[in-house]
Amino acid sequence: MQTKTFENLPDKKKKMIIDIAIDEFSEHGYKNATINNIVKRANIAKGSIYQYFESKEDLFMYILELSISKKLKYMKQVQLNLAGLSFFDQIRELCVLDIKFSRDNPKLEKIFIKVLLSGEILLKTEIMEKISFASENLIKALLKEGIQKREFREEIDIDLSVFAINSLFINLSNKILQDFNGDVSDEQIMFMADKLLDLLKNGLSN
Amino acid sequence: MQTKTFENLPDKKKKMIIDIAIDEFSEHGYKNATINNIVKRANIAKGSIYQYFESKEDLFMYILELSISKKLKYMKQVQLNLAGLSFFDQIRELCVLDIKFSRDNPKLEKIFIKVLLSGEILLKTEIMEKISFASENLIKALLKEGIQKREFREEIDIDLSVFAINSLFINLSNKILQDFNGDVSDEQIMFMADKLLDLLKNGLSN
DNA sequence: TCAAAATATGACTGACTAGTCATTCTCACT
DNA sequence: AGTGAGAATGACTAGTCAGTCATATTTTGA
Repeated sequence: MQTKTFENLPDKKKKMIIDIAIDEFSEHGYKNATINNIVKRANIAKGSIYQYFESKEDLFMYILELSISKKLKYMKQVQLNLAGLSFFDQIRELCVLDIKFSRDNPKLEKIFIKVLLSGEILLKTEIMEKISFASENLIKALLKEGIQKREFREEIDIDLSVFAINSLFINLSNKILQDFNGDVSDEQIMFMADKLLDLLKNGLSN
Repeated sequence: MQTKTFENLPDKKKKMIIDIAIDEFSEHGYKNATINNIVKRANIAKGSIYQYFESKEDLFMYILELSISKKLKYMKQVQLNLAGLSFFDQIRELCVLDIKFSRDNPKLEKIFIKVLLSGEILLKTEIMEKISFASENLIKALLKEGIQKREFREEIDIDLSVFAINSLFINLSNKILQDFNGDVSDEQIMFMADKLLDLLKNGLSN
């Protein structure tokens, strides 16, 4: 837990430290990021960071929770707009939002990806599961709704479909992050989401 | 490059060192793996490993190239069997093989994944591109062939389709690696590949 | 104005790292 | 048995790291 001392800091200084920590962790991941780099870049004494946080792990968890709650908040904004739409339109909305988030918060997305695939965080993985399950569970709920409304073929497998949709979202976000480096318009994003949705909906065969 | 001294080692000792290095790198990735751990586990002096390899990076590249050539060899065995099959049957073969490789070589797969997503390897990335492009290019070639044979709808997007297929393969292999921990039969693999192929072929909608 | 509390500091510690090298060992060949 | 080349060794160097703590500075409240 961050200390009272940190909470009492002027907002500007607090934000600076948070931003620099995000930079460092998103570039190097948890283990290879260093407190030395952070304090040097922030122009504060090494001892100070230990007045603000118990440990490197504590600082990282603070940043991680901050990032997760930002993403969850971001994703929640749509959940309301989904009512009434068909499954495929709902999924398109989700896809677009996912990509936009990673475009607008590339550093946070990098942190997520590093945590998810490095496995280096023996740290509280529950926190990370929160965000991956949130996405999976939402897709699953929408899918089940779609089944009841008979929007799909009979044969489809729920779990595999959820897995496929989720994988494609994450990978597409990540690919766009790498290929376009943030320089991608809303129109381009919608165009790509449309194509992906077409594939999911109709498949490849004629 | 590994030294002549290493090449001269008895096969058993060579294999032991390779296996232990694979263990260490697959568990910790390149940067967080340590030479100290490797020599301790292998019960050899620290100086010895530097008689065998120029540096930690050199040892890692040796292991990485070994792993890549093993996978390429493995994947090549099918390419011959693909002739004559329809696109979807070809892709099913590929999918099954991909999953089988990661089941039978989980440590190598872990090394690949860590290299691909850590970005920590400023090292010769060309080598790694070899393996990811190999897979993408093969899928693309098969897809183009399928287009000529008019196996698909007119509207499909080649690059997006290649991306989607490739993502799904990698993610499914990885998921199975995590969920089943190697304890998955050929029948189960074929069952899952079938379901994935059905989704890719026919899509979700009715 | 002054003392006490809160905050900031950076030299330091101990643990770890990759890599070195003078020395010792091993063994094939004479 | 003696020699010399190849191989093995582990204490050592120089560097990095997270984390500490005695000291110094700043802020607060009376």
